[in-house]
Amino acid sequence: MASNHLYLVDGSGYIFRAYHQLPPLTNRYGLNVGAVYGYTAMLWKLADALDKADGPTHLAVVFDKGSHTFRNDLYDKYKAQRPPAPEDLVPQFPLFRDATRAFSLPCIEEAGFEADDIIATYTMKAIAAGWDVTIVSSDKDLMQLIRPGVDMLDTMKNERRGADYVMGKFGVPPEKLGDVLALMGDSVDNVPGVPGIGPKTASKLILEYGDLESVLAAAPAMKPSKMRENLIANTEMARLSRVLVDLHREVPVPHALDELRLDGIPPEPLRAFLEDQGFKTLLSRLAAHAPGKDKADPVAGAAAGSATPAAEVALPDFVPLPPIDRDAYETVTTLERLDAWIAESYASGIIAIDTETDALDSISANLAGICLATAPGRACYIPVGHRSDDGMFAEAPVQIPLADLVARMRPLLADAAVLKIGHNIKYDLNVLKRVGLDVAPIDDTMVMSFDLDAGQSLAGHGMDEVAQAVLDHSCIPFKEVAGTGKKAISFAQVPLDQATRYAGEDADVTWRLWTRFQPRLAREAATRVYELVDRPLIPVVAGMERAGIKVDREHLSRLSGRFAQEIARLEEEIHGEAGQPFTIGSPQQLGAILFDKMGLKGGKKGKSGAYSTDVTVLEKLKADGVKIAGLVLDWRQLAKLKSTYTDALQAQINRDTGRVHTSYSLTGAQTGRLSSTDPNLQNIPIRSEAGRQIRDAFVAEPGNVILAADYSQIELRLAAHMADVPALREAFRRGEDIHAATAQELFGEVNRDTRGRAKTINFAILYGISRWGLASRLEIEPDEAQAMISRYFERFPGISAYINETLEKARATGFTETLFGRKTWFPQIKAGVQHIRQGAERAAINAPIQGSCADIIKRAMVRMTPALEAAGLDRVRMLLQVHDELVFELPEADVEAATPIIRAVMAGAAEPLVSLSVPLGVEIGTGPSWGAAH
DNA sequence: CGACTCACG
DNA sequence: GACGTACGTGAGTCGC
Repeated sequence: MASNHLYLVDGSGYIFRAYHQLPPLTNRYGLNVGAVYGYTAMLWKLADALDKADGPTHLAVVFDKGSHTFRNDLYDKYKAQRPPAPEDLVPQFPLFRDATRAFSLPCIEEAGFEADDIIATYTMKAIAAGWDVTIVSSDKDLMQLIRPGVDMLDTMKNERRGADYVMGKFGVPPEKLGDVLALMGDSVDNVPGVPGIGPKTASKLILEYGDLESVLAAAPAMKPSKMRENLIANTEMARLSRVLVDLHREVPVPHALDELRLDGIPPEPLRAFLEDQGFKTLLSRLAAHAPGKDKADPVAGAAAGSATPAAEVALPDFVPLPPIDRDAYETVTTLERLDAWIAESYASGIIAIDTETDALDSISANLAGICLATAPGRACYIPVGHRSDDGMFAEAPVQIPLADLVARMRPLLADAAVLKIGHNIKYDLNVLKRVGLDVAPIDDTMVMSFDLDAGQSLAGHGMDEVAQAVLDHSCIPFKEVAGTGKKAISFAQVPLDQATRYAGEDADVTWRLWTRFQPRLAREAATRVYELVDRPLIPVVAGMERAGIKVDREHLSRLSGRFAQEIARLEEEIHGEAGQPFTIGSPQQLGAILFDKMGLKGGKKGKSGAYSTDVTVLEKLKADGVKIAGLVLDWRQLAKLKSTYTDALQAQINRDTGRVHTSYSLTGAQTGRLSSTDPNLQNIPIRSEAGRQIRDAFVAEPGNVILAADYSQIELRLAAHMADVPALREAFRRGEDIHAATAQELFGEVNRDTRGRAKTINFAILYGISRWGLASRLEIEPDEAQAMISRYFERFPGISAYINETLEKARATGFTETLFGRKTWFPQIKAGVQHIRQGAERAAINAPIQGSCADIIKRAMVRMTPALEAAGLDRVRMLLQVHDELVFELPEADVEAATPIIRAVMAGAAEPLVSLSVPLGVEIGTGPSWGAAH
């Protein structure tokens, strides 16, 4: 049987060629249709090749749809300088689709993707099926796809092109073409490339060093030249270009390969179309014989008049998925079956992976088993660490030895051609790293969900919730397999059949989620933030979690003891003032003592009807000379520090590493910030002296120091940039004290009082101000506060414009965006209840600023280790992130060399995607402890 | 498990 | 006309 041969026609390429080659021609509606005629003639010519030996058995015509694709998200200047389509071509666009359908050929387009990506996707599918492919185009980007079984056809020059053609034209084989294109750039598409490097130099460099990354790595060692300088200065641009020229090979295409089968071209509806457009020459040719047939086809002819047009390509949002069947998953306990699954994984090229462990934190958990899914519905569970059911007497189940599993999985997990998808894969990365396995490349459906839907009705982005929302599927609750409360067992004790059902479902669901999220990223313009910010961050944060930070237990213990003494003393004094003992930590009891028993003024608050006893209330009482209020404040501070920090932190020190390993969530904060748990290392005290001492417990190993690098005033700087406030911008450029500058602008003089007020107002602006909020902070009347706000807006008109535009956009679209395109949704922005709506408005004003800040520090984190390593500083470890601060541990001897690099990476983190009109200031300090580094 | 309080940016 | 007000987090304690 002759093998199948798929022809993929670059319809957009055809259109432009047709336009430039044919004279104007008008149809009976007065519409210029010269290009349509040319296009139709070209299709005819192609169809005439149908019966040839190497002609198509299957064919599709592929178009670009819209001008915005995921590449614009990656680089906003992509194709930006391309002139708009000629005026007389635009009205012809719909007719090209009509013409294609007239030939009864499927025409395919997909929002968010270019025709090239769809062609690449079908090409890969056809190769996998063992088909031959011919790409009908002369586009150089598509030449990357050429390989045995895949060639290109230039119908204008009537020339078939294979690997030799690419070698001849670019000097490299097709698989290296992407690297060459990335270096040389493309002025038509505005792919930046590296200045001064054209096709010749690019191919020479790639031939010499092998690939782009190797060229970039070798650049510093090249002999001094303009080229070397350009390579070093444009490393990021080159990497970005590499991504831009790469073809997306996993577009969710609407038709299976088989649906593209070609069975001759029926005369209808082609005849009707030609007639309608008045293409008489072609009509007369049709009368002689239909294209693609030497003579008229009697069967096709018989169907004339009743032929249905080619499948209308209404693109389904969903590739249909088989139902979930938990009984279909396999338990793998032999090396033969393991090898079979590994082979299947390579063949698939995309696998979902999920590790099961005996604990919740990825740093101390032991591996119980690994689950792989190679396709929706196709999953296996490989137990390695399961114990007996009772954990003691019964025999442990037969399992593959861990060492064998690790050895066989290592090449697969590290293979660049196999994508590993996880839901919160950071966890799996850490668990697997601890048994010696590196995993790359990765995708994370939890992060994808977050980048698409942050702020939407979902409370979180955990697997169970996302599966419910996206797949309408209820996952087995973990409790159901592991039990709950005292009777809970670890996953390592779960019987294998149950474990397989549970783990298999997780990996299966992950694969399915990926099929839903992957196309949405491009369509919904989330590619930029996912690919350039969050996805590359995952392994970086995983590394920080594994690194942990050393904590001096004795120091904490001493503090605990000191706090305990002071707390006991205060307790006695408070009870004495109250005239009776009571639980000071109970707001209820404290309220009763203060306001009922002692009869102090301070009213009720809150819907619970309980007295409020928070700091603001107690501070007021204290100011009125109420002694007990001040004592309770002191007690509260110490009790908080002791229980939350000095006591709890000691318990968090890992016995193996002697360090504290937090867990960061990439999806916890709606604005895009990270959050930190178990323990939270983003709220370690610093503001009070007693609290500050706790930071001194975070120390460096002997011979090392802690280095803390802070962005100074980054949110205000971004506000000045985003709202375009010249006065603030200039003040930052001149390096002035920004709150003092604001005070000068608002009050005409700078002193302690006006600077303090200005600082409060500056923050109020970032948070979405209200006159009442500002009034209570400044302890003035709302009218006065309103006057100050008005003055602020008057002086900085960009701010009020920014607020209005942000709110209008949020109301119109439902979301706000950061400088890097991160979306946060605000479903409550149109709420009928005023205070709910206003709350959403304030959050919407803040989100772009807070979120842009988060994007910037994330980009700094992604680049930090490579930048340090490039300078030979591989002993510098990045340990913590606290929103605008990065904490490192490094040998004392490296401080001098590392400091300027850390500063440069942080200050330049927005570039080249975003150029800020305000400089980013970075303050760096070092010392034996975190406290001393500030 | 929710309310309250408070630690951080 | 009253309400209750700054944005984003996580954790410990109390008390139902």
